[in-house]
Amino acid sequence: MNIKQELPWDNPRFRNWVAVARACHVLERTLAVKLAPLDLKPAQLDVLMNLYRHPGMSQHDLARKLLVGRSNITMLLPQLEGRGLLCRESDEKDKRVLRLNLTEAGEALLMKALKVHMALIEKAMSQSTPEQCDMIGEQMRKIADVLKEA
Amino acid sequence: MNIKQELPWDNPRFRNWVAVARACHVLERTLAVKLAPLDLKPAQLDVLMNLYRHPGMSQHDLARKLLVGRSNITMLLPQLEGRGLLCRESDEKDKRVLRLNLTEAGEALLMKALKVHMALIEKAMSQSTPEQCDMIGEQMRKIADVLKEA
DNA sequence: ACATAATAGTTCAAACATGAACATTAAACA
DNA sequence: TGTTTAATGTTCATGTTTGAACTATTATGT
Repeated sequence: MNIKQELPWDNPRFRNWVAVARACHVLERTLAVKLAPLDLKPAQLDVLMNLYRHPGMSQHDLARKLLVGRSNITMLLPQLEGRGLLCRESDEKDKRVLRLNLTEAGEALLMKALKVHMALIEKAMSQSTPEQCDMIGEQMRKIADVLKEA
Repeated sequence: MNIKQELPWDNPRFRNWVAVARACHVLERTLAVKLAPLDLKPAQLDVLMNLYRHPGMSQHDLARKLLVGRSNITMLLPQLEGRGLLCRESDEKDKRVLRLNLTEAGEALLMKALKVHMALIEKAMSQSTPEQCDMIGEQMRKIADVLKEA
C-alpha cells in the first residue's frame, strides 16, 4: 500500500504550487471586493491596463494578452465603451480590425483602480525581500513560457 | 508629469506579481485542456481532491476550502454525484449538514486526474531548484494568510 | 419553554465565460 | 485576375459562477 507515499501531497512541488494557486485566488477575490466601489471587475481592469500599455491594440491582440477567447472581448468591451472609458475605431488600412484606445475618463478610472490594485499587491509582496520577490517573478515567467509551448 | 514614474509597471512587486498571476492562469487553462479526456474540469478536480483529503466534510467546509460560495457547491455536486464519484449523506447529529465522501469510482478517477495534474506541475516547477521551490511556497502561504485577514 | 439568532443547504435570476458557426475583409497563390 | 485560404470580429447556444431570498434545523438568550 505504498500508493500513499506517491501521492502528490507529499511532493514539495505539488504542495508549493497549490500555495501559489491559493494565493492567486485569494488576491483575485480580494481585488474584486476592493474594486467594487469603482464599479469595476478584475477582468475589466485587465482590459484597461492593457489598453494603457498598448494603445491602439486590436481586440484579437487583447484577447491573446488576457488569455481569453475573442468572443469574450466582444462581450466585455461594450460595457466599458458604453461608460465612455474606451473607444473603438476601425483601422483604415485593415477594415477588419478595430483599434482600441482609452478615453480620458478611462485613464482616470484606471489610475484610481491601480491605486487599489497596487495597495493589495504591496501588502502581499511586502512579505518577501526584494531578492525573493524578483526570484519569484523570474521563476513565474519561466513557468508561463514553458507551459505556453505545451 | 512625474506620474509615469509612479506607475505600477515600474514597481518590481507589481511586475513580479503580474508574472505570478499569469503563470497561474496559463497553468489553469492548460490543466483544463489536459483534463478534458477525463471529462473533468479543474473545479471538479478541486472537489475530489478536497474530499480525498478531508473525508466526511460538509458542503460549507468545502465551499470555504475552495473559496467559492455555497450555492456553487450545490450546483457542482449533483454532476459528480450523478456520475457516482461521491455520495452525500445527512449527518445524524446535525440534520442540516450533508457529509461528503468519495466513492471508489471517485477515488479511481481522482488518481488518474492527479497524474495529469502532477505532470503539469512537475513541468512547471522543475524550472526551479528545490530551494527556490520551497521558498516560493513559503512566501505564497504568507500571502494567503495576510490577505485573508484583510 | 419560548423567542430570537445563527447555520446548512437550496433555488432562482442575472452576470459571465466559452467555443462553434458565421460575415466581412485581407492575403496567398494559381 | 480569380480562387482559395486565413484573419478579425460578432452572434448564439451552452454551461458556469454569483449573490440574494428562501426553508429547515440548531444555538442562544431571556
